[in-house]
Amino acid sequence: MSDESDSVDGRKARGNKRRAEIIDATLAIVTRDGAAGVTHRTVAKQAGVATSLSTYYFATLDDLLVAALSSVADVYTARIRQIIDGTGDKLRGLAELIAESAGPGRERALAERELSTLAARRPALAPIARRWRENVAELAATLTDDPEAIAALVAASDGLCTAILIDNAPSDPDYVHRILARALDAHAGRTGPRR
Amino acid sequence: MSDESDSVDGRKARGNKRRAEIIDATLAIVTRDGAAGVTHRTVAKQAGVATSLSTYYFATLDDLLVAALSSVADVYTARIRQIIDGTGDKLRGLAELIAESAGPGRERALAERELSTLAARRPALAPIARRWRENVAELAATLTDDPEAIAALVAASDGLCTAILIDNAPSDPDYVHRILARALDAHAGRTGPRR
DNA sequence: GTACAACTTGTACTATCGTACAAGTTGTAC
DNA sequence: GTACAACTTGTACGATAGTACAAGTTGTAC
Repeated sequence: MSDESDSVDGRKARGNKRRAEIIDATLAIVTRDGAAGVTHRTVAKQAGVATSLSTYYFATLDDLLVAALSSVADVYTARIRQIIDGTGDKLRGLAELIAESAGPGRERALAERELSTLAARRPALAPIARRWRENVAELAATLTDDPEAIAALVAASDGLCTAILIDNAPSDPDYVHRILARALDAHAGRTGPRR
Repeated sequence: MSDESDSVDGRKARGNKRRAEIIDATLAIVTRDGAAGVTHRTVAKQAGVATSLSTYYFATLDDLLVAALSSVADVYTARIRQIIDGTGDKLRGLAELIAESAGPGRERALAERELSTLAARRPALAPIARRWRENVAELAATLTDDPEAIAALVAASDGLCTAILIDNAPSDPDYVHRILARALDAHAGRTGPRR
């Protein structure tokens, strides 16, 4: 009863590894061909396993998409939490995170958006897709108490990501930071810096 | 040589009408089942015509999706132009347009977002998907000269639409208007109202 | 009315999908 | 070593996809 869920090299561990490999393969497919390209066959081929193995771990395609979106969301959640718990400028950290969507993080951000859009139609995906916005809101809540300022920052963050991903908008962190600061510090009567 | 492209009841007219019907059917499918549900067969069934007719007017599925996105974009372009050319409060008009995404315009807005996301991967769709943002930017340009304020307003508009569509955020026009005004009128030193 | 092009349909071919299922392999417990 | 559960594979079935194509219908020009 000592090793319940994480025996170092049991069958469970091997199974979890396979599971993770299949999820990674799914994200690779979403990145390359879009969510529409995700099938048990394409995923299995990408992962280098038999088609049946994908159905063994994920009975339905929805299960697979939910797991994939969860995986992406987890990464972003960890990044934002790192910013929140860190000592640096939180708004600047968010700006840099958003600006990454134009560079190395572009593919992952695109996959996240693709899966999020899918969430509008698949209830199982909705709560996971909500996490990104909730995370940004939580970060914003450490900078202001004004609910509208929080909503404005969330909207600005999302819109900036869209602009960068779809419109190839400029992604200079300083530029992004200024737009975000604008949403946060409107002429609501207050002038001094927060926190 | 009098009636070149718009003879009142010629074969061309009938063809254009059929073409429009198929596009409408496509939008209905995107609204109901998402872009992934668009096939020549489903569209033809929705339109009440033979499957082959869809392929007759739109040789490939991409052609059909491009036409559908164009159709949606045209509607929004006309609405925004109406606001720009009108005499009312432009920012308020935009806020009301965005707030519509929660009500009667939800399906159309969802279809537009779905097709826009698709645009990230299909070059033919990209310039059309860009139109919505360009239209908002044009509206913003009538309210301010600050490029960053314009970018902020565009981002806020897009983010608010996402919040309403994906997150079921509140869609009170007054609320939307305040968020938009916040993005536009930041603490750039100016205080008075515009225009 | 006759011819032609535009329009419309039904049918069929090939490919791929989700899924099921029986069989084989492997690691662990006793 | 023996049994069992987890893992992995190959194969196959029914459904549906894009597409092609020959045939039929209709409106317009002469």
